[in-house]
Amino acid sequence: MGKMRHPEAERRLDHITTTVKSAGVKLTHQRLEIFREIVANEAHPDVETIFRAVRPRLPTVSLDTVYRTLWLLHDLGLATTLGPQRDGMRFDANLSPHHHYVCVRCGLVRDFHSPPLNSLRLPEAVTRIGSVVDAHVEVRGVCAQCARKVQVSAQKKPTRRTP
Amino acid sequence: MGKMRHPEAERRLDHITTTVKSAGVKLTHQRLEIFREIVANEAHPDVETIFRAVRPRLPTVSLDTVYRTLWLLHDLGLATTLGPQRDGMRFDANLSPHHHYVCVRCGLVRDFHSPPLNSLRLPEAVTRIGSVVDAHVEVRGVCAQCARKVQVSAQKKPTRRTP
DNA sequence: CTGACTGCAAACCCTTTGCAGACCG
DNA sequence: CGGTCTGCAAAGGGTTTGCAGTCAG
Repeated sequence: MGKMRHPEAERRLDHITTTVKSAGVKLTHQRLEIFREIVANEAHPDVETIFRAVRPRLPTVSLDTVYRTLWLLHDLGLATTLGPQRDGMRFDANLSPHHHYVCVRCGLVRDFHSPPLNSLRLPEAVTRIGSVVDAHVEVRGVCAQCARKVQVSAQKKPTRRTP
Repeated sequence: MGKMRHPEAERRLDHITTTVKSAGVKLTHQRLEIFREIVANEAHPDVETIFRAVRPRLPTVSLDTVYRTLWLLHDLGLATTLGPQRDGMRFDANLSPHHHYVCVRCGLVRDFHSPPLNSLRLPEAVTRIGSVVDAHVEVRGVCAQCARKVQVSAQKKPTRRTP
């Protein structure tokens, strides 16, 4: 990993370094290696895995630097978090086919229905990854309630625990 | 909430109680109320929210009972967890349109591409929930590697932290 | 009645934060 | 050189577990 064999990954790395520098953020050795790792990986490994992957090249790197670097990317709009973010675990007891709307600000998840979306044609590549138990659409956006709040508070320091 | 006004919710509650009883699991007051709450809610509230919602009817219920009840539903195949499960937070630094395959056993997330899926027609109901920043397909299944392991180990006690 | 279940509290683990020294620009 | 960044360690918050009393069947 991190060898930059794929021109696609190299292009993404360029975009990241350019954006980071033009944001007036320092491009440290640690950050560069973490960037390399995350663009080289089509899976989206959890933080611990990224940490272990860069360790050989950054023997003294700490886990919190990995977290901080990933959130930095997030704050610059260069990365998103996967799944309903933070707060707590969520369960879905709705067994019938349905889809999810996820608010990226408050983590709200709402079901919506759409028969045409219930039978999506998946590319053959998917079956090579594994079996398919379910396929649904996940829409990300800002819910009406949060949109209202944004208008009011205009802007505030994003203190990490509330993207 | 929990008033069973919707016949749909009532039907789902019936299915849950039936399945739970036929599994030889005791149907306690606490469990029943938690079931009521989760089928009555089209959003998928986090555990804390469910806890607060049932508290008026179950003044002494504890948070861990809510957790245990939700995992019970999960183990009986009556509920799924939302998003890439447990382990750690995951970030996605891929800015181009793509979709996700999530392994329900190991939490692996892999990107896949499919131009037809990049421009899905969303129902009008979605825009009433909030703005749309992104819409992608999330496929859930068991990845090839986990499928191999399952064949080997046949079955083992699901100790919670490894669904 | 009896085994399963709940509530409590402590343990666990992932994530974040405060601070002093290190380093980029 | 100065302000930012890192590493360390400790705090923080969500989730799970062990145990003794309680309750459904």
